[in-house]
Amino acid sequence: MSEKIQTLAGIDRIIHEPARLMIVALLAAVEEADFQYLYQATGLTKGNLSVHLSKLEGAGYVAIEKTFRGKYPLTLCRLTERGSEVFRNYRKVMRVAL
Amino acid sequence: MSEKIQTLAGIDRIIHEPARLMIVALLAAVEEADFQYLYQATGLTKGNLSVHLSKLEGAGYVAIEKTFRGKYPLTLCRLTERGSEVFRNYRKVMRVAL
DNA sequence: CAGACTAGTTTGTGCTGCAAACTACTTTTG
DNA sequence: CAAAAGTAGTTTGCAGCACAAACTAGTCTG
Repeated sequence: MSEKIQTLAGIDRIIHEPARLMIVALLAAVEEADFQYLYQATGLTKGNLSVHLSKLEGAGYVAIEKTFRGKYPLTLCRLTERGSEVFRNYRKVMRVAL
Repeated sequence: MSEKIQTLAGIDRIIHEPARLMIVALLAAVEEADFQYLYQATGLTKGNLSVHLSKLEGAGYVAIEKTFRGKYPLTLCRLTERGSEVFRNYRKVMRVAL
């Protein structure tokens, strides 16, 4: 048991952050979502959502596609293969350690 | 489902931190442990362990009793009632949201 | 054409986790 | 018995991060 606890020490900080955990959990469920959906579903400010999405993109966990819905910008997000893999592993660590 | 996700936003940052999560999970299992046991079980440096224990004590989650084992200082730690309550709730949030 | 709205991004600040350095005491060893 | 090594932690300095507020850029409305 004491060894399993230490798996927590190596946990992925990128997805461990609650704001990003929300984003990743949502994307894991829907597989594609726009900025506005995530904005409402998470309750984050636009600023934070933007920053966290960039960080997830930088880590290669989320793919972001910028396009248009009519005249307005539309930001589409989905988990990458690597992203869902890391999330699966995160859940496993949490289930085992807690 | 989207509403449950938002419970993550309000998660307790004190115990969410991996190092402290290890400490709290260990204490929840044994109910009383000394510094050395936690030092080995967590793999943290003494410095970090000391700081995290102080933070947990400051939050009222852990009670720390300083005494002696023979000539050497002995630091005993255990979860407070509040500490185990918060930990129970943390686990519940994690189970539900993920 | 001025003000309000949509859809985000950038910036500044303050907090916090981490390891290394340090304190204080005890035991061993030459 | 003095110096070195060990025990048991605490303090400190810095680097990184999350957060909200301010800002950008374009669009609609009266």
